[in-house]
Amino acid sequence: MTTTDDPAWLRALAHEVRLFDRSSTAERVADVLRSRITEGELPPGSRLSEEQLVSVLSVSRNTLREAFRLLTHEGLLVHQMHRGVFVPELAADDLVDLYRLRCMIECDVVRSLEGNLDMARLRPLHDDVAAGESAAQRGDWVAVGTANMRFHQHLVELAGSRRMNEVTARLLAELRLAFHAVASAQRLHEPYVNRNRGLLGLLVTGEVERAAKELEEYLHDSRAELLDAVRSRQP
Amino acid sequence: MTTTDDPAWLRALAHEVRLFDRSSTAERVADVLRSRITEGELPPGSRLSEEQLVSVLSVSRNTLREAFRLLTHEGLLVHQMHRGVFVPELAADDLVDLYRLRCMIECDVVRSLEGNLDMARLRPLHDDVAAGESAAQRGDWVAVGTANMRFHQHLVELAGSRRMNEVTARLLAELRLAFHAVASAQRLHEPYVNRNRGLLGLLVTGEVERAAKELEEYLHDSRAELLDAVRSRQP
DNA sequence: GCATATTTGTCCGTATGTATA
DNA sequence: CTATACATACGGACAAATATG
Repeated sequence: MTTTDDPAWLRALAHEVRLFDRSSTAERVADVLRSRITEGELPPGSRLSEEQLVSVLSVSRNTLREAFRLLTHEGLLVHQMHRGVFVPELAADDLVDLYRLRCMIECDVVRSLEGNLDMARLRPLHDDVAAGESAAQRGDWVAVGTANMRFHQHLVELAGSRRMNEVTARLLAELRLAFHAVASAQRLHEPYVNRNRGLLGLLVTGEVERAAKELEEYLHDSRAELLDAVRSRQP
Repeated sequence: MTTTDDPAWLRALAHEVRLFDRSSTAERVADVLRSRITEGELPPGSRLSEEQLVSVLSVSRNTLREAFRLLTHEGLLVHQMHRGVFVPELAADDLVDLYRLRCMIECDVVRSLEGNLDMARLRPLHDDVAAGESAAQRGDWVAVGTANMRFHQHLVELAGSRRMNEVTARLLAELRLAFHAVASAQRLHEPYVNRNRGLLGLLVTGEVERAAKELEEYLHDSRAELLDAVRSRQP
């Protein structure tokens, strides 16, 4: 029995799940759902029906539930007992919390680069900045947002700490949930294309303390922008 | 069919799982296994057999696997594809990584207390120090270790950041895995009873910068002790 | 407030594929 | 290489909680 209502975002799923064959089924399902969530096709607040997804993805309920758990641990789904899983709506509190950790981690990483920074390791950061500039030129503001996120992830990876990378990945994934509350993706992401370029310049010249200060301001401004959007979402 | 080999640590499980009835079955199972791991009854490196645990705990595979996932996310189990779950053995690298995050977080929290610290919120810290001293007097060094961990968890909670609390809980749980590599629990934990008391004193008098510096040394020493033990574990 | 339908939570049995002795 | 043990995944079933009328 096929489902009668078949929203656009559901249609493409079945193929994608079968496309990859690496790792476990649950992880593949999680990959697909993750991209749907971060790209905003599943807006915050929506419930993910087990029955519906099981039939669309052609996986068993147990497998789907394992995928749910994976995403719940990443903060991309919240689980309510006997009610199901939902895409969370970030509150202002959560934003403040997320930025507090981001600032702590990223500034700590930048300051730790003092003295021992191999320029070759900045390669991924250069690429991300370039990708952001290119996307901005063609007006693809979602791609600009993605490039920005990757820039910050790669920045943290300079520290070479596995757990910092993991925590950062989770923070940035959660943060993306708030992006969809902002009306204009351009206004949200455009200013940071140049600021990323500037930040990278300070790293190249080894001015880590100035970079850290700039980063603090950067995150403060970014936070203010998102807070405005989230607060004006619903009174 | 009951299992024929029945190690000591397995025998008490069945009752405990049925004892609590809050929350989901998977979480109860995870609670029981978590205590067994942190208390060292399941030494690092040991494999947790699905079949065996399913029969002992009288839960289904699905439920047990959900519990496994919870603990894997906490860092108390590692999952190898098609091989099962194991209690991880922390490498020296992991210890360095763990302490790097601990130091970053705890020092950041302490410095953030500048100016705005309500003395009443130090209550849990006082209790933990007292518990540590009491346990030390009666020579219960495992309890001293527990009190120390709780002290640091409560310290971080002063920041009021949900995600910092979660990350810290995970870090400390992982850290406990390394404790079992140390021969003498007394040598490992005793020095920090007094140092916790001293740290708390600096917070009471509001000397946050001195407290942060002391904390840095504290963690450095603690790290050195554990690194020695882990490195001399196997040549 | 109550009865019903829907959905989740848990468990079982089995088939298939993978790793290791 | 074969055999065994085990994890992965599926589908069905029933109980329990929630949502709906």
